[in-house]
Amino acid sequence: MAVVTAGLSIGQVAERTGLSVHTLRFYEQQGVFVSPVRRGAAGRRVYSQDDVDWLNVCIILRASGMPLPALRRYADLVRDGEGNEEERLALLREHHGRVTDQMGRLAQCLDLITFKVGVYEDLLDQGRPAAGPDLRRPLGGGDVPASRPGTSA
Amino acid sequence: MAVVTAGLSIGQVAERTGLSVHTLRFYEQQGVFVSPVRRGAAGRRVYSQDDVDWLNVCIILRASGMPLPALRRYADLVRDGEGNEEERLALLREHHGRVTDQMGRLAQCLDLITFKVGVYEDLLDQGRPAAGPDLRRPLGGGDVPASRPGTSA
DNA sequence: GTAGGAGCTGGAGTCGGCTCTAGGTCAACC
DNA sequence: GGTTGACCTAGAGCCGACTCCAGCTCCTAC
Repeated sequence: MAVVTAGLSIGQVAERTGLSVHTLRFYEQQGVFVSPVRRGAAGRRVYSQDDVDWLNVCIILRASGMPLPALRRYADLVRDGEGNEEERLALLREHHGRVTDQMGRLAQCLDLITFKVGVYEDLLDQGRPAAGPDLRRPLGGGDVPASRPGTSA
Repeated sequence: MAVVTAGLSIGQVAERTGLSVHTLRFYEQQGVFVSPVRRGAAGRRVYSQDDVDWLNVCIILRASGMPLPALRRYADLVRDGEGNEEERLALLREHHGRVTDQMGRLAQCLDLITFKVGVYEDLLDQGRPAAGPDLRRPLGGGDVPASRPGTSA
């Protein structure tokens, strides 16, 4: 743990973050880094462990749906240093709320999917039993190829 | 409940699904509907309640991250009628797994975000106490503007 | 001294999923 | 009979987030 790595190449950072070198350059260009990435010989990027730590935070935030502009905003605040902690907190709380909402929505979706899986399992287990009435709930059912009641005929 | 709606215009369907008319036409073009959308006078689309029901399923599946091609595949299977229930089940199970995974990932992300929110709350509550040591965990911390240990100097 | 590999830049391309535009039909109302 | 409003088609455009390309510079090793 906590290997003292003093100066990582873009390739090394790509390897240990799972991001591509393209993405690393792209993120830099998008202002996602807290401090400008240092340059070494021949203008090559030199990353610190702090950069990697920050990237790992970014990866989590991205994975939870935070858009790059918000990430940049957060990086801006951190870069500006002390005094804007309320704003950072607000940003994080807002994101927290969005993620919570998203999880709620996903849980609902999962309910339907689970239900449908159950319907098909029953249907296959028991050589299709009640493949009509019971299945025609608002969102639950074994998906019939559309009976087309059409013009009330 | 269960209003007997025999023939809905695209505008009505848009209204009651929350999808835009653009999206409805787009979905049709993408083969997302189980049966071809009927046409009425002057070639206008006429939707049935079944179509709306199906769209509501689609909305759930999309909201849980199912890509349009998968949705089309599912619609294809339903359209083909009986005999491919195993395949539909497989598709649903696969999606179920992906959604579950996604929820797990989101929960992890939420842990970090919750932790960070807590850190900032403490920091603001108590006029920044231990703003250094305790915060420097792999992914947990109050985000310092990078101390740049750099070349081990 | 040259081949290979990693890195650099600016800019173009891709992909998924919409979203909009242009130009037109049609029915209803004033 | 002119306007409005909802609808039609084909196709272009947009957005976010990468991803790739061309053409270049280095360094290292043979």
